[in-house]
Amino acid sequence: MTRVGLTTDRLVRAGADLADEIGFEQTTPAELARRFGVRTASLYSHLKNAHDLKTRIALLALEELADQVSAAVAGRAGKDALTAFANVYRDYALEHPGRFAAARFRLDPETAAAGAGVRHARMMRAILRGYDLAEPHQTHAVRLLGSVFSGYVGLESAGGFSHSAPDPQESWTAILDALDTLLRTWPTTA
Amino acid sequence: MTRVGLTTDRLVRAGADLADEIGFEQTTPAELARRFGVRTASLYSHLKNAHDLKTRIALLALEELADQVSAAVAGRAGKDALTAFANVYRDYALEHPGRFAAARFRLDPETAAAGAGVRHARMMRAILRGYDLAEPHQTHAVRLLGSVFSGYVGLESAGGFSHSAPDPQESWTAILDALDTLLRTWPTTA
DNA sequence: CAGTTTGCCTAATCGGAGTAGGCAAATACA
DNA sequence: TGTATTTGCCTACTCCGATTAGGCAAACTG
Repeated sequence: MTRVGLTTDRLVRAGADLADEIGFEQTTPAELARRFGVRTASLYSHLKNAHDLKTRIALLALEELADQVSAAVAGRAGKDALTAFANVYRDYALEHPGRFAAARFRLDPETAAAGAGVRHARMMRAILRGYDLAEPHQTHAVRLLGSVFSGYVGLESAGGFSHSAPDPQESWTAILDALDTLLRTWPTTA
Repeated sequence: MTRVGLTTDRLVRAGADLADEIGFEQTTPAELARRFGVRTASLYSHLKNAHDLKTRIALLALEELADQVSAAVAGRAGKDALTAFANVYRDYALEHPGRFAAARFRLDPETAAAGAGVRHARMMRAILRGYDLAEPHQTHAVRLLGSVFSGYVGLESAGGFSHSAPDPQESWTAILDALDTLLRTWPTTA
């Protein structure tokens, strides 16, 4: 009985892969143990419980996504930065559906505050620097962008746009154009 | 042992209430049976299985939401209609978090096609009649609006805007203004 | 009011989550 | 290098939810 070499880290990374393959909901200690060829009970020295596993996968996904966004946005500004951010976000979701679902897993406030969610918010604001929006408009715009990205990608990966023309890619491009226009002419008087 | 009078319909409605109280994820046959004071096994003559329960709650929620949107939008046009649609959607989600989560439950294509999702799409397009957008711009706009509504409300009810000024209501109003502006000046060349 | 339907039951299996305690492999250390 | 300690994974268990099979009695049907 050679040891498999489980660590919290390996389990979480394998869990993220598993989520991409079979779905985040289905990513359970039992399934993960099966993947490693060990008994379920063996995971519990590395993970507190099933919720802990999901939380850790969520934090991993948020971190990965923040890294990719950060890299894509570096050195860009204005619409260029907006598009880069949006595309990384969408591509990540399409390539890693399980991780993306994990990133939307509801974390308790302290965990969320300690995770990479904060980086996401900061990067979003960085993008808006190119659009000259004063508060509170900037916050409104941050929330709008967050909603559109999360909403569009959520609907798309849930199959909301399948079986209907035009291609989701086309709408995505058009929507980014529209958002750019909107941010440049944001109605500050309302 | 008097009979409780279970029916599929009563179970589904109670399941929807249960979802609002304890969350859609936690809405299980076992919990529902407890609520009715019967054994879990007794549900299985009215429901196929746990997935069937969730599907039915989802369809109920979609129907309710479509009814409310339909009533609110009737007789309105343009920004008025847009705001009415959006507010009904958001209010429903905030008042009925479990039902709203159910409405986002992934249905298999045939079930979805038979459900009220189609009404939602039709109503969204009806609203856009006030904005004079030709295809494919109309579809892009439908997708944008769907993304914003679903995204904003999803983030808000997931606690994404808590502990941060300004009030989500304020952002919501500002975003609806911005969307109205955007729809009236949609970039058709891009 | 007999006969049939059927609603809810008991009893059972299966599988996942989680805990307690054991044994052996890896490591530390002389 | 041999011994002591740590610790990784195991067995064995409990608890609970999902689901099926079959029974009994309440409620309809005539």
